Amino acid sequence: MTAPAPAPFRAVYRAFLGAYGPQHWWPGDGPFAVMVGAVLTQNTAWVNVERALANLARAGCLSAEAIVGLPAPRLAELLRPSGYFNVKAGRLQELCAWLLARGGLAALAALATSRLRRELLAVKGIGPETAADILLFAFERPVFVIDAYTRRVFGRLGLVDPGADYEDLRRVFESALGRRVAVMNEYHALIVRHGKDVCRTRPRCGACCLARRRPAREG
DNA sequence: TACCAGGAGAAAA
DNA sequence: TTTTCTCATGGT
Repeated sequence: MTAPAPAPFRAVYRAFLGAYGPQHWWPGDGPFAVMVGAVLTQNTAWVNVERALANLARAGCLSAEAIVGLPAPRLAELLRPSGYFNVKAGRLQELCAWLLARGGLAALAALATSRLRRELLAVKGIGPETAADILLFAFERPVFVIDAYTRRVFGRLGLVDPGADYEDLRRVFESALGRRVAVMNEYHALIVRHGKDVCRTRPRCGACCLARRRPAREG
């Protein structure tokens, strides 16, 4: 896939930031809580993830050691509000077991991004989007997160093929935005915000009206 | 009542 | 290799 011009991607970013302001995703939660949240938010509304995170915190189980040490049914019970609780209990324990086996967060932070990404993807339950979430928001690596909103919004804008391979889409955004972690962080959050506020409630919103110079016509 | 949410893996075709 | 199914709670 040839790299498109970066200007439209930057224009959309400016438009969304102007419309919605900074989204403050995962501010100051710490890398471990971000990793846990990245698993719990799989196909789940964030408000429900927060309930499960609060359960873990109340139970004193917001650490890799505690999560690995919990019986799976007990962990699942704490995760219940986030949905898919049996599945996520297993995934969380896999992730935490890997984290401990690799020597903890500091050891992982010393790895090159490509290596860290490969290892994350080898953990059962960590797919490309969750790995990207963890790399960007927990380890502050310049890895763009592609999700369903990204495909929908930028597909409507005609900037990408919404059915394109995940890696191809990721490279398109990364080449357009440069290696700026703060921009990638904010951009992903803004895309989600726009997708929720506009594209979902107004399926024919005019191909993401905020990003267009002129309103798109219906049809 | 039906649909959606900050996906991923297994099974089936 | 690609598509479909399953996992599940909570809000709208």
